[in-house]
Amino acid sequence: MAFPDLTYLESNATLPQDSIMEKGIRIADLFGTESGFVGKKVVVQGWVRTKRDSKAGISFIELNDGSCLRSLQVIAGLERPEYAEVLPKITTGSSLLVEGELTSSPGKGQSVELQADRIQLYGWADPAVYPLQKKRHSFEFLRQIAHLRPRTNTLGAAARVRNRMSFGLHRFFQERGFHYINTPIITASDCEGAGEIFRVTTLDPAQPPADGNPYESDFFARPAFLTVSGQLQAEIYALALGLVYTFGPTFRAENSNTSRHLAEFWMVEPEMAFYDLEDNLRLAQDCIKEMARIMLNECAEDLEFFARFIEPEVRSRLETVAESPFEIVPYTDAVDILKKSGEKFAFPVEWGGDLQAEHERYLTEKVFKRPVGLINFPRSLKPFYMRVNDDEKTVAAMDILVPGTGEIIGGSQREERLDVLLEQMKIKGISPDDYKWYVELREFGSVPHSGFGLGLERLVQFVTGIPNIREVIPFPRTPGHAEF
RNA sequence: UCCCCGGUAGCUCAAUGGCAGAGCGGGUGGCUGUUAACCACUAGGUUGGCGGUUCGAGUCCGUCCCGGGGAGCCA
Repeated sequence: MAFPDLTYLESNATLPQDSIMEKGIRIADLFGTESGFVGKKVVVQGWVRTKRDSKAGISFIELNDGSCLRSLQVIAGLERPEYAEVLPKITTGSSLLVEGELTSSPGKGQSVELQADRIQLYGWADPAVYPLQKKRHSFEFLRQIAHLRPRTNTLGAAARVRNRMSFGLHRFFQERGFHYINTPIITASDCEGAGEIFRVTTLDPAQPPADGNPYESDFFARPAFLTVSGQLQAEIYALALGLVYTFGPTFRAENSNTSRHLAEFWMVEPEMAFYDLEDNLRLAQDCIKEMARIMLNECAEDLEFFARFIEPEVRSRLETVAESPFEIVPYTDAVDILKKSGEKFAFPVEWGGDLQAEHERYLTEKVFKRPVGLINFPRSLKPFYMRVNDDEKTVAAMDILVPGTGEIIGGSQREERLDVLLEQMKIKGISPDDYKWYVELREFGSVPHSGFGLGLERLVQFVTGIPNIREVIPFPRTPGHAEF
């Protein structure tokens, strides 16, 4: 047994024969360099999507290993006596190793196929109870079998695209000199977002401390929560390393049941020293454009699938985003445009009020037909940390809206002036004592800085056209749902 | 949390208050370089739960549970 790349202790020098896995080639690599493998003997491993039997001569097995959307057609000649036992057990969902020669295919639908010399069944799947069929399932049904749904075309493609987007985001920021910072999951900052937050405690709710301050006996000796954003901590490192980003899970305990919200989601949050709102907008635009290009260029096969079966518009939207500059619209102008549009909205538009989802969609999908960066919102609508503009009525906030998905980015230039920050905290009813460290950043070497948050799941929804956010995260957490 | 729609076979869905159905999937047999394969036969049901109206309820009423869409919150 030779493992030139591994060193074992003497006692483990020989492993049992059956612990040695054969390493097959990924089906994506077979298709990626088709001509190079034709006529060669290869080993593949994967799961059976379908099998079509020809009692007269051969069986056709569609084998998928998840490396790409396409399955490999395996040809099993029935003349081999050893197949008599294994072929009947090859059912949809079962797992196989197949060895054979890759040949060009005489049939329609695929350029190459594998002539099986040897078939090894890893695990059988009982067709009477295996839930995935050779047909289209509803997303609602697939959510109930989240342990099997990545074996479907749509969910598998979504997982691959999510991976490319995650990697693409890291690459985008790393190429620009950003440092990846891990901000805490558990935090004691409880009022940064107005929304509901998850409590972190080791106390037993069935047996709370009898009296006194319950937190004294709790793990952190104070109230603690799951983070709703890494921004405030990212600012600390931006004011030391210049360009930083966080990329991690985020938690919101809102009782919101929509196709765009999760209780646990992933967010990338860049934070940049010496960036004003315009720099911030430029970076956000470059980032979204780069993600659109990655989808178009590096996920072509999965994109083709989404365009065909999920959302016909997805490709043209991506091309528009990749090519055209974003429309930057001050909030005040947006209100004017909406008021003069003559469009009948369910909610009236008034300066000082939040724009409704219908207003945002109208702007990005009807008026401008491309991504829109809304900036300079009324001060009263936005959190304390956003920088107050010279008019003292608005803050240097920005929301990026994209056609089809709506808000995908929220960000701002941060308030770096100590006196203005303290005034903002007072207006918003936030105690500087609870944010002593945040205030001190303005006392010691404060600089102008900016940042934004980009929701990974919203991004994946945007580039795939998948309508419900619960399909673009492997294990969705929503009110009443934490299975798997 | 609010508004709307829905819950019937493993899945996707039909069924004027009057016999519980189809397609797909499963099983059996047949046929074929097949590819959403095809043909025949066959098994498969507490119509989400509870209560009510009625001679009779999948259908009407009440209530609860679950799911979806929209809204709000936001990523």
